[in-house]
Amino acid sequence: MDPSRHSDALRAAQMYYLQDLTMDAIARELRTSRSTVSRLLSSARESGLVQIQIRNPLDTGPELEGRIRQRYGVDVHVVPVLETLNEAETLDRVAMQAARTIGPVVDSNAIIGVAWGSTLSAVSRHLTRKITHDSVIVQLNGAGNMHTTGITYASDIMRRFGSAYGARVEQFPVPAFFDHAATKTAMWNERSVQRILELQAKMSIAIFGVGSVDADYPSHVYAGGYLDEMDLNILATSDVVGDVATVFFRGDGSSDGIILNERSTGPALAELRQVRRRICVVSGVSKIKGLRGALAAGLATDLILDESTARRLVNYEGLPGANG
Amino acid sequence: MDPSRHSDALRAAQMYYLQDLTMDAIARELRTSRSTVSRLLSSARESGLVQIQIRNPLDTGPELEGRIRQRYGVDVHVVPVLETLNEAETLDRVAMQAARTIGPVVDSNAIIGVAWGSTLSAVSRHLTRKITHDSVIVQLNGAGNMHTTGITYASDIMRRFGSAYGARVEQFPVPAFFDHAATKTAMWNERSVQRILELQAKMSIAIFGVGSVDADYPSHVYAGGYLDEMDLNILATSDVVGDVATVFFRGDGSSDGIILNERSTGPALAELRQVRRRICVVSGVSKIKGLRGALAAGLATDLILDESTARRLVNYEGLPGANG
DNA sequence: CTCCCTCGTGCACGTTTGTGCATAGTGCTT
DNA sequence: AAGCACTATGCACAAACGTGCACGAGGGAG
Repeated sequence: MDPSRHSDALRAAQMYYLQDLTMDAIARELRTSRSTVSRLLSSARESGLVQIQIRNPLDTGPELEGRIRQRYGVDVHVVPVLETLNEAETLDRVAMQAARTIGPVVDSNAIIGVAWGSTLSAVSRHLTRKITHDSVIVQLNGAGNMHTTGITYASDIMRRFGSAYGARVEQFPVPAFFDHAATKTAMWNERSVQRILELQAKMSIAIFGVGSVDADYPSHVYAGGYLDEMDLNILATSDVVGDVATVFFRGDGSSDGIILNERSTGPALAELRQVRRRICVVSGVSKIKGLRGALAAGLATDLILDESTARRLVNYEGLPGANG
Repeated sequence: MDPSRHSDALRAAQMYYLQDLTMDAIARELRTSRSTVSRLLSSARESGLVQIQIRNPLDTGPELEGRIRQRYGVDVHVVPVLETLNEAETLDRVAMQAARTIGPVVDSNAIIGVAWGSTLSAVSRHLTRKITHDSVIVQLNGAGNMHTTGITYASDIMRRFGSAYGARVEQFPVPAFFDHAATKTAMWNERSVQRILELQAKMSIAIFGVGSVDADYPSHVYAGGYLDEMDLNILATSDVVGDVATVFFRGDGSSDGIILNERSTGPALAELRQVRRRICVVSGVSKIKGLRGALAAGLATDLILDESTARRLVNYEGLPGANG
């Protein structure tokens, strides 16, 4: 808005964060009140002018992170959260930290694939602004279901990403699952769809959560009316443990022969693995099964998860039957 | 020291800076007192675990920066400082901001050339720690003078850089100026000296101030007994406007035919220009002449200077005779 | 011209944070 | 085993900070 306000914010931020002056001293230099400086600073943080990041030296990080990193070959960020918090609070804190961890990764000219779901929705609400040029946010999988167009929920997530990074948003206006694989084949030949698929093929960053079949707090995919009873039965009787962007996989990371995937609109796992930076956000121990499958499938390069889940991941690994 | 303290500091930093919890809440989670958390956080900042940086969008930056950037092709950081502050306070604030601006630039495996002088001394006192591996700090020019070995002053600067970045320090144990150019030629063939010169040739970052012949607050070079009266006379009657690392140049950036340089131990300007990142720190309007010469010579890729000097640089450019 | 809306500002208050000091813990020396 | 030096901790107080509220300036709309 006011250009001088922006430049005041910059000056204030420099003086506060780089010169360790108090807000009071800054107020005197800028000839304004201390409260105004306080507000200038918070707007500077909010607008991404000030970036705070935490770099934990990889080699000295806590043991938990080290073990996960080594075992799965992912860059891991364990979010410290008390075990006593409920799932909603945990999700909120994981999401906030995820949002701020993602910030520094995003840059100009990036093509960022974003999935949807309760995890991504929470993340999108905590994004901090960062000015980039010519970035694109592209939706990873459709969000319509059998009963409604169901677009608003997913599109809110996309919109928040877009406005946080000043990026163009490309929605994927298809249902989450087609009823018939043939319809998908037909649609995939449409030019409007191909444009999205081409963008996805050029993604440099992908951000997603995981769905897990046994989550107490079930993913939208399993509860949102996207699948009918027969589909759910098929899932229950197969070895499927979870999904990423509505593409299902088994505990060993394989996905071949899962017929539901032929009707799904998310990127095939092999395609996803082509993306340079693949950020997976997970909150809540109930997602452990899906998470382990996703890691086995090598879907993530970066993993952000809460401490309890991280601990569970380490303790129960190698015990495929354990889940509680 | 205590490994659990470090990991507590990391947890605290994540919760404070990434999750916006209050120190009180963090204290409860870590089962300690709030004051301890406060201290953990300041140690996290101090040890470089938390990095705060300010990125001003290049295109929207204040007009002053834009003009300097465009005119001289350098990446410029104008430090906001009240004009009423005295030189010592200004230097302190410029130095603090310079130190923190340099931080993010330094990385593992870097070879960092460092000059010496009052500016660099101030900068070295404000460096924030950052853990790097296999970095080297190499002294750009000798610091001995005619009367003493004069090593301590320069070596303090070097040592501070070394310990801030966990880097090896390579001193350059020669005088600032040789009495006879022939001595320099001889020394330059010594293997001990050649080792330093080879390091300098491989520098990826160089950090230096500028000397200016008309500075009221004269650089060590001109006042520290490094030059005798005849030398000073030669400088006064030539067109020399300043120096970088005891190598002199004229207002147009040229340095050919300045005989004093044949006895100087700093890197020739052409060599310096080979370095990828050349960070010049300037505080005080009295250095304007030297600064303009250094910019004309293309010695810097990054310039950090106080606001008054920046303004002077813009207003008086194109008026070569003006200096007040 | 007047009304009304919006937005930025300063004030005042309650909250949050930094720090000097006394104390308790830890490891090393004799 | 006792003494010593050093460091981390918690307490309490002062300093610094965030924010609801009321006010006033600017800018359309009627």
